[in-house]
Amino acid sequence: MKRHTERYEQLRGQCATRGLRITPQRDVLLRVLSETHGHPTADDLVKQVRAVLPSVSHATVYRNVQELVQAGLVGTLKRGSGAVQFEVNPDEHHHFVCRQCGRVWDVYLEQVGFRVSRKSPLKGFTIDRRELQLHGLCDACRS
Amino acid sequence: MKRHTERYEQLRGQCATRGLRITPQRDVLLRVLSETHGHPTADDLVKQVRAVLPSVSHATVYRNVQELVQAGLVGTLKRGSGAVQFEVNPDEHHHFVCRQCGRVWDVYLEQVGFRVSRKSPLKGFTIDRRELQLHGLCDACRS
DNA sequence: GTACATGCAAAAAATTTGCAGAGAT
DNA sequence: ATCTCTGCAAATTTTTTGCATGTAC
Repeated sequence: MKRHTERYEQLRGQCATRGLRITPQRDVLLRVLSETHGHPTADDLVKQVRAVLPSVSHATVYRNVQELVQAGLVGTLKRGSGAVQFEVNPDEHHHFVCRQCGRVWDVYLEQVGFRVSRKSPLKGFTIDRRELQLHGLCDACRS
Repeated sequence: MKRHTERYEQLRGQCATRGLRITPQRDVLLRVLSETHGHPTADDLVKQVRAVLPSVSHATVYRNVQELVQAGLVGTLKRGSGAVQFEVNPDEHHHFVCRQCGRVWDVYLEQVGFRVSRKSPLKGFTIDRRELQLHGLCDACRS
């Protein structure tokens, strides 16, 4: 089975579990998300959904993505300025952000480790995810 | 000399170096930035500057902070939703983000290490900063 | 049938821009 | 004198909300 089909089934299943109805609009959104690579903005998603269902409204997409984010099925990224971008890659990964063009790449890192210094106020906190952001210049911006 | 006074001098010096004039508005903004802990939004900064100079406009603060960001004197922070927040802490540090309340804490980590997997497309990229974001629940949200 | 979802339109929030006049160097 | 900076107001962009209608379950 194709990668994105699995992902689509997974998203659909999670929606069902959470009592979210599978409407045509939501279904198309799930398909789009499962087939998307990269970090689309809400508006990107609206456009992609409209390619299939031209009548969908912004509000619907915004509301639906928001629910998926709250359900933890999709993540959010924020670039320095502009619109929120969504993280649709379900694999564990990290990010490289170009300080020039602002584009974001998914990067796969191993052995991410650290030690908390005594200065840090994390008493009573639970850490369930760690994400490393690398900042620098991408190859296009270097040349 | 107090910590924030040093920081203020540093910001002021960097502005001078970059040919940015020290106007009353910019001066107050630099003072506010040097005395601020945490991660203010542009609007927070407008309010703080207005406490001293009630007539400053949004545009002025937005434009000035933008310049400071471009100059690398202030950083931006990406939170899930809402306004962009600024990073005014000049020390090397990392962040903890509460997935419930969304608040951000500065954390000090040591020995942050990683190894790039062969999957990652970083050929020709320069990495000049690495920031680890820890995600989880803060103590207030856990109880 | 009943809750939840959608579209529309309008509002709210966040940020950017044009321009004339003021002010720093 | 010059060239930057500011305030104002309006425009843009991004996101949210209220409400009547529609529809998945």
